[in-house]
Amino acid sequence: MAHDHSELLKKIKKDMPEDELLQDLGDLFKVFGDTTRIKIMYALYEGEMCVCAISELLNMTQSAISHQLKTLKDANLVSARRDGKEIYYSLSDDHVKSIIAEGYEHITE
Amino acid sequence: MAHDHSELLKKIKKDMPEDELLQDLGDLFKVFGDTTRIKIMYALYEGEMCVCAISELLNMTQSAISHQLKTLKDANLVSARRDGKEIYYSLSDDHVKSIIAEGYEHITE
DNA sequence: TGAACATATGAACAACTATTCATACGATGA
DNA sequence: TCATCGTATGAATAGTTGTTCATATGTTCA
Repeated sequence: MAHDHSELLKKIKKDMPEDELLQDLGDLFKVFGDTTRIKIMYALYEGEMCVCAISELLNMTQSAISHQLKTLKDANLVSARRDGKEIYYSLSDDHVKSIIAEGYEHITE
Repeated sequence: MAHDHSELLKKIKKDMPEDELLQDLGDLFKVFGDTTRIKIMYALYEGEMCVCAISELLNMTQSAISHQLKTLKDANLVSARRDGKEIYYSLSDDHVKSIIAEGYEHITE
């Protein structure tokens, strides 16, 4: 071991959230950590879109988009609504926008 | 191709940030997308810490911590200051806290 | 009911990532 | 100057992840 930190560590450990929460936090940000998913979320800023339109917009396979939408849905970031053959996705709540906005701020300065 | 979306797509494309920025955004969130790094950032909430203390706190190799600190530093999320043999790391700015706070809110509700 | 369309999904593969190990670098004090 | 301590770093490896391909599910309309 190295020099003594016990005092400091005791204090910090007390204020740290539980491991499970920290894990969930990491998992959440992992979802934001992909350009395709970021683009999908940005595309939904204006309102709902069907899978078909998203894949055309991003010039990507329908399958690839579907897989990513599932990831986003599992993280409660987007919701789905069926209308006939099509399924429309939209942002689940405003958290998506605020999280992206905070990231945006860090980058552009 | 599928049914027609040209009108919608034209509008959305106009409002979408450039690809490079979206890439940078994804890269930034990727840094937050790891539990070890989240823990390190949380540990620095109270103030600066040396590498030694962080690795003791997280019960991880000094090498592992150093690698992650480099990742955080490259993303301008932490800064380093040398004092003798030790190097003290601290959060670069308040963005770290606000980004984590937004993620926290999404999870806990 | 069957054909066509929109979407979902499982398996497979290539690309990426976090940790470990070994070692190098830089500072201190004897 | 040399031994020691704190930290950084490159290479290797195991685990993870995004896309593709093939195919399945569900809906509409004739």
